[in-house]
Amino acid sequence: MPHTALERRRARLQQPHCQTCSLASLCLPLALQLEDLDQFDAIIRRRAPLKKGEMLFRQGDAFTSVFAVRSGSLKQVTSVGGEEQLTNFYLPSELVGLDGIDESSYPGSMVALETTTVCEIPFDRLNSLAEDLPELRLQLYRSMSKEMRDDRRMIRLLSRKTADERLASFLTGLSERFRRRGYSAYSFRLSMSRADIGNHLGLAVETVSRILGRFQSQGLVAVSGREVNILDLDTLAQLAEGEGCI
Amino acid sequence: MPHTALERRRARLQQPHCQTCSLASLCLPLALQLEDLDQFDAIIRRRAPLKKGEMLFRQGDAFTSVFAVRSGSLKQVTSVGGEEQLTNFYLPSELVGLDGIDESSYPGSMVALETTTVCEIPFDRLNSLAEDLPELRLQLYRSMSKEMRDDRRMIRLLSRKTADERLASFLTGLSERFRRRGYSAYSFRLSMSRADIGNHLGLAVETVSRILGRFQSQGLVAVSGREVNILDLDTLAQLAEGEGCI
DNA sequence: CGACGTCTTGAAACTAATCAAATCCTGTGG
DNA sequence: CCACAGGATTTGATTAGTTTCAAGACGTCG
Repeated sequence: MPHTALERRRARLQQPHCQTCSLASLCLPLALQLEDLDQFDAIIRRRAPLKKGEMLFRQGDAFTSVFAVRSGSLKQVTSVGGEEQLTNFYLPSELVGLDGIDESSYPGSMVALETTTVCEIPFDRLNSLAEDLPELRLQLYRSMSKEMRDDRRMIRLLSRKTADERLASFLTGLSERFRRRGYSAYSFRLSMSRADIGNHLGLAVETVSRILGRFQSQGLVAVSGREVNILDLDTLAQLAEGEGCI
Repeated sequence: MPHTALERRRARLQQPHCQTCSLASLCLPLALQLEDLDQFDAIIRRRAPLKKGEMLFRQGDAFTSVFAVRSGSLKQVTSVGGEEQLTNFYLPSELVGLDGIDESSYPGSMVALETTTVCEIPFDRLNSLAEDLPELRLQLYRSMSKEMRDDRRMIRLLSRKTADERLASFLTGLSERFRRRGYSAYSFRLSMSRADIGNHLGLAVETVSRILGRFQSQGLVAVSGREVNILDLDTLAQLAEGEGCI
């Protein structure tokens, strides 16, 4: 327990708050006024960081909260009949757990891909706050709607795209998400293994590896382990949209 | 304009209302009390039935409303770069248009597969009503959450299942949806073409046709044109879950 | 330094797509 | 009511893209 004013201030500064969070403009409180932000911030529970491989929640756990990613990254893994399906990756500012509302349990486990911190937002409190704050309610709808859109994009990818197009999509998608979060769109580190990528894109590990190799020999990217440099984003984006044959 | 009391009453009875709708227990007003139901009913706009092939809305149209299917069925078609992707089919009591909230435009066209009637629910009015009716708000979250879950199931289907498993999944899924709506789980008519099914499942038309034929010769179903009789739901369900090889 | 997990590469096998053509419906007009 | 046109569906043969199996290279963490 801090005793002096200085110590209290220091503790307060260390304790993260939406008001000082660099992701606030991308996150759920996006549309809130400063005075509403305080209310929102008050319901957030901070969590100890998750280590690589640790789970935020397990498939089937009772749904109690949604979570905003602060740093690091997560994968959602749904296990059905022994097989595991990786349905999504989540980066900072993204909201996870929303698909648990319907059946009041989480439909998949959420696993940290690296050291990861999250803000926990108890859903009942979020819901009552949403009653009073129309902007928050709308933003919550938007988050869900956006996730539905992303899922549809994924469905299109899986049902129509070739392996090359899938990998190109994956890389350009990540690039865009990093860019929007203020990181380089051209140079980043993959926090997930080739196996994770393959699982997510519906491809065998070997195929992922081969195609990444091919992209490299075509001068589209430079890959070294998990470090990625995108050399020709335009061509990659064309490929991703199935315009490789024009 | 009706003149007599009798005519007015007749008109009122013909005009559909949530209070008398047989789908109310599956639809958005699911959780509402009778007095709240009136409020909800008041914001609904009835629509002239759509004929087969007509569109409820087009891809890119401004998002204004969500719609509940009353009778018939719809398909959602997203067109990207000339190619069309059929992302979902919708049956009575299901809610369509929710994925338009995020970018305030519909991400795909909604096309009637047969003569179809819908209830239009203007979103701004739904949203303000949801402010006052916690049950409605929760049901709205649930609808979206459920759609996310369904999309994830679809992702799993496309990324891990063989053509046989996909068809089996499709048939058992339809069967279950019909059952829950009070229709036969074993005998129904497909409102969509083989091409639609193929597009939805990420398969070529020929593959759909072939596998349906194979299922028939295996005694799993009896198919005649678009009429389907499910003869062995258990085996079909096992197949759908990838347990065909046990 | 060595062991284990991750990643890459090669060859063979298989699934489903594509191409091609016949047959079956469905709605329409004579 | 029947014939016909056009689309929808089925069936067959071939081909292409990915997976699977197998094995070796790389990296990294004790």
